[in-house]
Amino acid sequence: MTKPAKPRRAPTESDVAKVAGVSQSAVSRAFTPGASVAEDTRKKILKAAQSLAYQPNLLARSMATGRSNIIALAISNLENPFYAQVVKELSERLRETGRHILLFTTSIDGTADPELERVLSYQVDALILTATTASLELTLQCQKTGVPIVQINRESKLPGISTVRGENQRAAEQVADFFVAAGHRRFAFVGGTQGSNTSNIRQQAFVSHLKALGFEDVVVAYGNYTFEGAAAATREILSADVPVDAIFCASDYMAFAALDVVRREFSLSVPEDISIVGVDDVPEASHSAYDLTTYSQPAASLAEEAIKIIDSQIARPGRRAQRREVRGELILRGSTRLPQSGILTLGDKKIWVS
Amino acid sequence: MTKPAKPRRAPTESDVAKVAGVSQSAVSRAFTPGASVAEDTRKKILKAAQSLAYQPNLLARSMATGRSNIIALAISNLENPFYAQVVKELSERLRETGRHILLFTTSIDGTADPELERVLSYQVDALILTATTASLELTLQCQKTGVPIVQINRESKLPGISTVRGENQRAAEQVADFFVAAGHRRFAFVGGTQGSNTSNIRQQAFVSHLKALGFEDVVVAYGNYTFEGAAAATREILSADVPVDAIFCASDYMAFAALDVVRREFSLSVPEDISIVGVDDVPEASHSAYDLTTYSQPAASLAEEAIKIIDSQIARPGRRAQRREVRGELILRGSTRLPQSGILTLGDKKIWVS
DNA sequence: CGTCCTATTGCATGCGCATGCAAGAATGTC
DNA sequence: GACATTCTTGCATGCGCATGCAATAGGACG
Repeated sequence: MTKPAKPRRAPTESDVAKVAGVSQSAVSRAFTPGASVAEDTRKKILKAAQSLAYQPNLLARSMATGRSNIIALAISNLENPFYAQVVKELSERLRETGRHILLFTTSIDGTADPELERVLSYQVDALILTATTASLELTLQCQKTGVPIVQINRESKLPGISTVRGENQRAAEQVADFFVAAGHRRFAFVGGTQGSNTSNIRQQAFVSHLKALGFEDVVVAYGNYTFEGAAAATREILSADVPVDAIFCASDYMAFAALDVVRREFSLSVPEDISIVGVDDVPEASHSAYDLTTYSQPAASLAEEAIKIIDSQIARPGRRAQRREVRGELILRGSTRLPQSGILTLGDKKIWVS
Repeated sequence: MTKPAKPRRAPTESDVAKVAGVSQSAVSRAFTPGASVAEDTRKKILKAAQSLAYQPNLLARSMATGRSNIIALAISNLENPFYAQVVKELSERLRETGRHILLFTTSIDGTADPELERVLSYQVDALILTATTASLELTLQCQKTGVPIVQINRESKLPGISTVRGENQRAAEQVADFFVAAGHRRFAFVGGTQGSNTSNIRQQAFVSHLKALGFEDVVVAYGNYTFEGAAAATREILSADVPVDAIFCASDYMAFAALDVVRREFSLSVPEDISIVGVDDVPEASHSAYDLTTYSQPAASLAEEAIKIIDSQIARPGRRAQRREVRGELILRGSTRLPQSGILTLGDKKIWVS
């Protein structure tokens, strides 16, 4: 019964105009909010459009207006549920203003895909890079053409690139404080990619804060933000001479890998033998299988701020890049020991353990 | 130092033409594979283009050619890592042929978003629906305009819609066989949404196959393909009078929720007290925290087949819809008991337990 | 050297829509 | 009722690129 209907051309404004007995421009105006059309004609036109199942050709509109309502989204790490969540939030929020996402997946190692440099061919209104860093070429091109770029969770030394991120420094320091308060003595850090400044900032803050507290050597390994990589990093850490009893991972996703390795391969108990903390607070972190203590990084807020920045840049082109930090908090779960007793101060939060 | 460069217009073919001393059409041809241009002029043009950092305007090209190289991808369940994986596979494969994804996230309950009906405005070359079902209107419109639709993991009664899916029936039957062989007696099924025929097929095959094996009542509850929903469904199942000892979940993601509830809220041991099986074989299923037995559904193959169908439909418009099934297999892990002894036949695979 | 063929190039046009401009219609004012 | 003012509407044009067609150039051949 599948009748292979001959692909008819989609109806255009001219078709609608003919049916409604008006000019093409009248039809255009009928679909342009705020344009000057008499209520009667508008109704007539809409009816005609309805009868033809007319849909405006958004590409043609983009050509004419110079605005595509397409936002390019480049993402490197979709398998990490955190970023899947970010994508979802972005998509839903952008839709509210009639915009859509042109998706680019890039390799995880952070070097911007050359493919990405062709993104401007699509005349996108803005660029959101999630867990990726823009190349210099791309940045220059965007600057030249006035297309705003905002990076989520990746800083950039390049001017003109806006940034939204979680509280990297504060997160690392609080985790360090918490570890120390709980009586841990040997620390490790599982970083993302070496090129990721997000990871680097966390690492540096973690290490130097611990140093300030009197703990010198922190074992560091890199998990490349992948599950397998983090598993390998954890093995490396646990195989070292120093017996580590607290691991801070630069993402929940990597912390899951650490938990797996610690439990299965090294038969250690969490949190009795070793505590593990992640960053992000993905939904899975609260699942009892992981029950991971983590410093949260609300995806919804990241998405929201990113879009706010874009909108402000679109509204006032040439505006300087913005950097925003989204608040998170340390969420205590079962993957960490608690301090034996006393009051633990974590930022503006006090935890009383007795 | 952020110099707010005045947004210059991006260079066009005419600009390039002027620099190269040729006509605009020559430039166009230089960028059209197979067009008639002398090698010398082409080089001259490419050089000029390079010097201007010229990028073809893909929207204009789409207007002129009637082909946008944009594929619309609608997805309802990005938080499920399985679909995140599908998206990634699709994205990477499409990129190889210079196409990109326009992303639509839809609500999870399966009713096609009305928003989706506007997708054709973008003149997309095809539509891929993942874990969503196309509405009648959308289907008709696509048929009329000759835009192919392929649904991944969701059947459709509507003609003209192609489908790619895993082995739903076979999966359910093998799981049933396996459960019975392992000595289970009381079965439950955690479905997705009631409207999802994928889930329905699995349910029906599971129930009727068990019936054929002599087991009449299977407890059924719906988890809506969400984690929380599946957790609630599991609670419902475990709170019923019949003590269930084997649960088949319509997705790994829901199986994770079931595992959590079973272990934490009901303090049952897996697989000693109860066995749990999922479908998909997402990466997480192999993590030791879950170690989930599951029937696999290779995301890469689903993506590949979907694209093949699209390409064939684009090549020969009006071709009838296709339905393809991608092979999977039962992957045994720690969330299920094994049969006490004997040889277990699962499809073409034999497992010898002694 | 003339003729014919082919490879290359430019011209003109169209894709579907938005929009400045001017003409015409409708309304208001005195 | 004459005129000014505000609304509507259509016309013409352009957005950037692809492409049919005609014109030209360059060879090949006899």
